[in-house]
Amino acid sequence: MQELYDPQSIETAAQKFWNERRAFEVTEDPSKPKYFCLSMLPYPSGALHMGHVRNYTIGDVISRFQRMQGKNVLQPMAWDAFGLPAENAAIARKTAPAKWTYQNIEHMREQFKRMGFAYDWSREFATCKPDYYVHEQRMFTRLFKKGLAYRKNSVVNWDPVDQTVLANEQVVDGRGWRSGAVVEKREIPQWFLKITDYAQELLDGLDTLAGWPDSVKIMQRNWIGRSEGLEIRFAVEDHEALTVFTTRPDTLMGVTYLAVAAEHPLAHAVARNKPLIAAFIEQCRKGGTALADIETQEKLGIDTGMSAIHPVTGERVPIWIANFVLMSYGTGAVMAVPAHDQRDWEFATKYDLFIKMVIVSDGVRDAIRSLDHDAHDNIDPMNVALGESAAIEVADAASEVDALDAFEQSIIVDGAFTDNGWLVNSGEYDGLDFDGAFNELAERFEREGTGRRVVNYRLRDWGVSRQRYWGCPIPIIYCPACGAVPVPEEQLPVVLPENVEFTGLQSPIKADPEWRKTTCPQCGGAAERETDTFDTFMESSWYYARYTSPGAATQIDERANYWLPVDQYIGGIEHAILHLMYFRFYHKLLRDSGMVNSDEPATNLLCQGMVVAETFFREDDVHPSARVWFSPDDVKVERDDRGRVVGARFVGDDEPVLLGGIEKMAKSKNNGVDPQTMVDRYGADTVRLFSMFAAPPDQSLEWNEAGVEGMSRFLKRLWREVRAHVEGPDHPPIGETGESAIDPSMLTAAQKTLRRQVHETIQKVSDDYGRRYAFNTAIAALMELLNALNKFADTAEQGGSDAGRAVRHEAIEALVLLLNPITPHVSHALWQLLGHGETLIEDVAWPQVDMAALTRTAVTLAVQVNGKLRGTIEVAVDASREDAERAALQEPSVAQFVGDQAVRKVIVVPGKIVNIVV
RNA sequence: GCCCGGGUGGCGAAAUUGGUAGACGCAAGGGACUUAAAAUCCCUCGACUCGCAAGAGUUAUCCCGGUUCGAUUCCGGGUCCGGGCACCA
Repeated sequence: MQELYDPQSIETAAQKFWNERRAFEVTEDPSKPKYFCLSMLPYPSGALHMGHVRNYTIGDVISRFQRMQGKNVLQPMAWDAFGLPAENAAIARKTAPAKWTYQNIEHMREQFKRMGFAYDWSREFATCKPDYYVHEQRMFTRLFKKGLAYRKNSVVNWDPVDQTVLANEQVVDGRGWRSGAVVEKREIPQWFLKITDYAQELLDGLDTLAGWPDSVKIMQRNWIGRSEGLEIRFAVEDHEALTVFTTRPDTLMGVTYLAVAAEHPLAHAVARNKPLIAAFIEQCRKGGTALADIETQEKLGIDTGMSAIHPVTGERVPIWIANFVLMSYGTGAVMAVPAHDQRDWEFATKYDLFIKMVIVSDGVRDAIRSLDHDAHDNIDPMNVALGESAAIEVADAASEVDALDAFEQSIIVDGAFTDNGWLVNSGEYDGLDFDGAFNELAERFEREGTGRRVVNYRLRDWGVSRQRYWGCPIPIIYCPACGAVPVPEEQLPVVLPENVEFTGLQSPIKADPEWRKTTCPQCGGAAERETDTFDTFMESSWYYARYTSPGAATQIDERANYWLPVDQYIGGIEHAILHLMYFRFYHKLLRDSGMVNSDEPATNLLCQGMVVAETFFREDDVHPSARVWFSPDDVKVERDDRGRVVGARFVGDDEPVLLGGIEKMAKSKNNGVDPQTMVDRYGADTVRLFSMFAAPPDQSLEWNEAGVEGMSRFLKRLWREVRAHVEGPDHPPIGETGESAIDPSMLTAAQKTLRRQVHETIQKVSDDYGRRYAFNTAIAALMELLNALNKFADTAEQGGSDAGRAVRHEAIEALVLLLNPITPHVSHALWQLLGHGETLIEDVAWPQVDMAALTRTAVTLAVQVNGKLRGTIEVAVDASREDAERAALQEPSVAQFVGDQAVRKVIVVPGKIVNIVV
């Protein structure tokens, strides 16, 4: 038996034990409730980083806890192996992306094992292997046949110097990262999956996901962006009609211009003989494709010189081209109502376009109605969105016309009035509200055939084509005669060659005419393969299902319905929208192919926060704006005598470095802490314990090595406590039947107090693990229990009593079991030390709360006078309100504050507080 | 720009349903043990004021306002920091 806690030998032994017994390999077992605990699979970037450690420790804690609840727990791991970083590494290291990827996987697998994660490694796979992606290719060809996969033109970032498509990540300040050339937008044909066919179901499904964070559901709901509105056709002079989509048809009479996207056919038509307009469209082609780029650009536009005819008034309104109108949403054309839309207002103000008010607020309407009466008294300024002065001006108006003028003036000066309200200046529609106007206009246009009710979604179809090498080939053949033809299933997979030269500019399969060359499956003529590859979100959208069916010849088999849906999914919040939307979409595709019988892939979702650390830097002597970043490992922090950080020094030269603030761990700031170093120094249990203790899982976690040392101290104290206990004499069991058993009611007060704390801790920790996911407070409670155990005084002059030793034993076993999900190695070793032999602790029953041990006789109440704490009282647990009130008023410190003032009211919250109001 | 989070001692945090703000840990200060160091153990620890002291009082959860007997918690407005924005994964 080791005298001191030695994590390295304990952890090696525990891992060997698990490995030899294949302790975490599972099969379908109908006799037990199943539990599928899934952590987002990692990209094999080279080595484990702290973000991984955190993510996978959370998953492992939940998995081990659930197993101790008697569940059949599946916790798998795999590799999201395709992606851009492999191509970048290939350029930098002059090696093939495949080779680099496989080396990383080997290394990271060993690191995972060293962390002690309870994975079923028999189910491992890498998504870059043909036996994985073949299923994805088959699914795609089936979707093609169903019409759910289609090809259309779409915009990409184009580097005009390197003659290549760039990812958004490769565009830095509007320029190509390698060439430095200004990036342009270019339209090329690409493949899409019709996720929009599932928009309504993806929206409705959110209501069934009670176990998902509200923030994620709200983000997804906004992303899907369902809106009801009208499509309205505006006749155009000398051109075909223009259809706009609007969610505010009630403002139709306020339309003073139309605006179309630069990519709109009408824009192209006008550009043909107007060089200025062509130049404007050309200008819009520059700049990034990311929405954030587009929306932060200055709002620019140009008049086409054409006019549209207003469908109700028959007035002519100008048509503009504007850079903020998106071709991909609605119809690519909007009706502009500057009085009631802030963006239209800004555009109209900038280009001096008319602003016509057609909606008034409740307050203005009321003011107008009461013009004959005392207007001032009847108007509620708060009701007028534009503020008090405008309201009073309206209220002061002598006539309706004056009142409306005043309101219109305030709009023109202050900005659009965007609330719903009441129609004015709208002819026959005057006096209607939003719903009334919507319905009457919808009926009118449907009758006239010039418009219709439409539900629009902001969600766009999923573009799955990437012009890159290291991805799954899209299984399509282009035949000059037959067009795009899917590769027949029996010819799949289309294999990506792995042993290639990679220069970085051109994809090896695009560059290789031999790879491209094939015959058309339909006509047998000469044809070419698609050389684009899939978005890597394709692989990560269905990997969870593949875990359930290792070795299946089909994508998944009947085992999937045993395991699915996932009971707990864990991953970073940065995946809240894209990955988690595609994941839900793909599950519905699997369902509609008859492969699974559930509607959603995961019932519970936990999004963990980032891992952050302090940054340290010096300004470069030559280029003062450039910063040289120092690793936290090479820096010594200096504090004043109150413990405040006042500076830091680089250990290399003992000269000062500057503090750069807390940032996400990243190579660029050199503030990453290598988990391997930490494991070597402190052991995996300590690293796991710290990453669960330092913050709740959904908040960012600040890495701090002193804190890690604190966790190490805790485990050392635990080790000593258990060792001292097992070296003591034997003791009878507690609370069990039998002659030698100890009757809990015969315990001393100190023994009862400790025992109550043990069972309160079991109750709290179980709730923290199972319901709250508050692992940090669970650990705090376990620390408190160890502190109590340490202070536990038990007739020391006799070397402790039998009953005391029994209580101590119960406490220690509870501690070891409750800690096991977080620190499984040390728990494994201590459990053996406690005489349980070579058992797998995960199969030992979770400790049960003895409700009898929780009972208290007295309770402390806080006493407030006028809401301020003035003292505390001890009362019996079953004390009545009157008793509590009496006791509170008698408490001297309270009486002093009450004095001879009259008691107006006394609030008694049983078990908590008494508040005396005087 | 849009959507979503977050802001509490010197620091990470806790307060679970509106009820004693700061549990637990780190750092810091003081002490014990030791030839010494490490390790370990004990004590103190939001700020301010009064008091020799025991103690007492005031104040404090980003800012402004509201609801309430009572607000870190609920509501309105602001501010700063972070995540996402469709080709990073």
